[in-house]
Amino acid sequence: MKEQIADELRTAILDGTAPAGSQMPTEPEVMSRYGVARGTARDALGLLVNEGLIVARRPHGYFVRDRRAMDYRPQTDSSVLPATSPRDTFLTEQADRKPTQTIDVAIVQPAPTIARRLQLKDGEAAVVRRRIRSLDGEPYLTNDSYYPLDIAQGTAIMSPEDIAQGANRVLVDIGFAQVRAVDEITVRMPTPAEVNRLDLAPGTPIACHMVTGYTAEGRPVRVVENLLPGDRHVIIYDRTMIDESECEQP
Amino acid sequence: MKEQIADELRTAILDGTAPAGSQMPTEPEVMSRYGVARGTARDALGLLVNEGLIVARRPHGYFVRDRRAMDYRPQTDSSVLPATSPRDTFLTEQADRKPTQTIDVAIVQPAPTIARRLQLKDGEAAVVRRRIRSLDGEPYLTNDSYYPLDIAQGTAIMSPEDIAQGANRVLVDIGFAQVRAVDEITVRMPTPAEVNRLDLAPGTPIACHMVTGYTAEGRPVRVVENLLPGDRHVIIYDRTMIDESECEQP
DNA sequence: CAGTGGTCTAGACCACTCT
DNA sequence: GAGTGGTCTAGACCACTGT
Repeated sequence: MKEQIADELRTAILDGTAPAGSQMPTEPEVMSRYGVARGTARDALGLLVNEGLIVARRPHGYFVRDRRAMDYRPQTDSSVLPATSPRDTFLTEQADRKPTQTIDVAIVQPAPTIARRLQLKDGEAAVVRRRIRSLDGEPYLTNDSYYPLDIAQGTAIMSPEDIAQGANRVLVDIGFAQVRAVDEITVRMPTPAEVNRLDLAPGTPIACHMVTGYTAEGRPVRVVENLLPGDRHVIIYDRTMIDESECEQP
Repeated sequence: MKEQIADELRTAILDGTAPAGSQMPTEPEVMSRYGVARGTARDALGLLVNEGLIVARRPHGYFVRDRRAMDYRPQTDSSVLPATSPRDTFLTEQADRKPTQTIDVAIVQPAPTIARRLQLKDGEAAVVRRRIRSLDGEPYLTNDSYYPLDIAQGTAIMSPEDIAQGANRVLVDIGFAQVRAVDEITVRMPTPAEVNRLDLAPGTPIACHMVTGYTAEGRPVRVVENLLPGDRHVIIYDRTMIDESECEQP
């Protein structure tokens, strides 16, 4: 039964009958319309919540979420040049939204996923610059950069302010220029801590974009962990084609 | 209460106390251990299911899922060359797993997301080659390629068999060589149809990787929609660095 | 105040699978 | 047969918000 209810509502959402922002039936309405108990009505609506299709806005009811991330946004002609790296683009036009960011710096024992990429020995510490970027107060990206403590110690990296020329410039100046980077993009559900930090609605997955930078000697000197809410980003990559079969098998 | 129960179990999973494959308490065990009703015990475990951390295997119980997608896999030295496109890598070593694929071809009215990219007029049809790729019978990727009907009509693209030289070769031969492609990667929860097709566990998000190919004249002649289960893929991108600040802001 | 969703209880029946 | 999770019912109290 709950599947049947969810199917009907989901169809209305996906075929446009219930556009983004429109209201779903309330729980009591579902109960009487389908003759089910409240638990069942909640289960049905809960399915759609976990699929990221609707959101509960108490005490108003359930509403269809905006899923612009799945819509097509044509490329401008100025972006025909092949990109040298993926580009994450925020969906809403940034022109009329006020960008802000918070930065804090700490010395930490990084999580294993970070420590392995930095090739830290057991218990070795790292410096992390944690950033949250927001548009009109809504977080749209966290950007945490980790550096081995012995490298970052005493540099501008340790100061919790924006580094005008970029942290990579600082690394160059102290002899740790990066010549290679490995990007890894994974997709998963957020932890509760990440839900808090990014103010995520239930049913919102995230992309985790890790960049590991290496010096010419092959030493990893920097790991960047970007967390991108799935409902607020499209990663775009524009390229001219070298081998005509390269997009056959991704 | 359910949050408290979920917190304890989640901590055990994330800090390694409960490794992948280990069993979680059953619902009756949670009830007696925390003195709650069954509904609350289910709600607590359900949170972890929706976070993709555990999976219910009836009639055995709940078990910790394998989250290898988040683990580091070092790059081999042979991959130091800059990539010209993102690479999706399947996690498990493919050497000892048998790859299979199913193909079917159909003439359809594609979904709006596809039709817009192909610049189809209202009601115009397209040819779709739908592929499911599996390893040892477990689907790990769907790969659907859409072509305007007037282009694909009567070519090898219409035949539901593997095209040895690749479909792009066919397009070249009939005068529709692609010179540019736009990749778009979005992250979202799957629809029930996608859950079926990819045999996804609850709480598994997917990456949708769309590639739109254009001819020199700027006509889109092909749209590829790859669906990648979040628990079975890491997208890796290895590059030499041109601008030292380019990975600062993703 | 009324109405919303969030949480919790206490029961019930079911399909399934392993022993 | 025993035990598992999946589903559903019928009730209760709560915090919050808008009128």
